[in-house]
Amino acid sequence: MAEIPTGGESLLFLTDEQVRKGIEAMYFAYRGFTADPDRILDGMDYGRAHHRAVHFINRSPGATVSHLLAVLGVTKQSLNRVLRTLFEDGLVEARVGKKDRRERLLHLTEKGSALERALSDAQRARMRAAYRAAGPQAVQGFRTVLEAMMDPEMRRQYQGLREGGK
Amino acid sequence: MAEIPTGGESLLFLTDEQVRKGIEAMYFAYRGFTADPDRILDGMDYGRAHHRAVHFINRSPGATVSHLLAVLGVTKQSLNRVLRTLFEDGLVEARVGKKDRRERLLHLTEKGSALERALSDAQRARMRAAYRAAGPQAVQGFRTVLEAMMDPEMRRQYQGLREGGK
DNA sequence: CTTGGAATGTCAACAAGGCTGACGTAGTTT
DNA sequence: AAACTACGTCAGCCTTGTTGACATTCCAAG
Repeated sequence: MAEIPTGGESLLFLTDEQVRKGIEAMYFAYRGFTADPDRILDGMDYGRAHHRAVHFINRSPGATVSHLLAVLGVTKQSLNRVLRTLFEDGLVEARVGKKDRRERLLHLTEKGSALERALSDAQRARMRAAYRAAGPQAVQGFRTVLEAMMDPEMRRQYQGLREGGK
Repeated sequence: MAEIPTGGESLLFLTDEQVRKGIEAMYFAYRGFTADPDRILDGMDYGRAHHRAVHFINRSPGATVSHLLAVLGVTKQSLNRVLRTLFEDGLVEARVGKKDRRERLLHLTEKGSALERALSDAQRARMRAAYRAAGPQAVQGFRTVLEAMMDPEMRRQYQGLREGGK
């Protein structure tokens, strides 16, 4: 947190033009971000929506459908269409909750894990390359700005907090 | 390009877990990034695709359809559907090229400019807030990582280079 | 001057992945 | 027993992407 240059840069970095550049950076980078997994997916019957589901089930095994709905921010009908195919193809399995037997606890099967790994390996490779090229300092800034850009709700998801809080 | 800390941090920032965090940051932040314009748009008959078109026409007035196709990376049929409605509603006008009369040079009308301003004001407000919260140093890093994450093609678009090269 | 290719528009059909609304069925809570 | 919750599902709609096939118009080169 030292050496913030004072030569006016600290004012200039908020010009419309600077901010517009940031917006475009976000747009173009996001396309790169999704490109590699998309390429893998589109050989199969799956799409980006399946990737997301598999990613977050992997991140929190045993998560309920409701939880996944909250994280992904889609309707249950939309999520269900995706989950159904993942069940049918044996990538995800749903165990009945012990505490509350209405809940379905989602887990990846071996096959599901394999796909998840393939996808995230591809995505990580690009991210890792970008990180390496940019350096640790830049990575720190990257994460800081992204976090500040999230909706508070999403920030909570990101930080992995429980949704209780009230 | 100086003072990269050497305390092991330079190795740790590349762990799978760190990179995964970056991936999720990107995902959640992108949702915030598009949320405000989307909210404006969905009162009207327009969507994100219209936003993109209007944005890039505003950025480079007089751009041809081909140029826009290259920037947006969609098919001409897809772009055309969007452009048609923008023409019909009088947000965009196409002037016949002087040098090459096959080309349509795209421009925003007053009405189109107004929409563009409304959209980018909303989007910039969030970006600006994030920038302010994160500080100039972080912003620098943010931009650096995003740029490193782009496909080379997109990076050229981003930097506003001519596509000639060759 | 003709002809090939480039830039553009358009029709048709289709797919992914969002959405709303309406129900049904377990299972839990009060 | 009634009410609420978690989940699934049917049906239909929208946006935005895709292919493929064609038609125009115009530039540029032979």
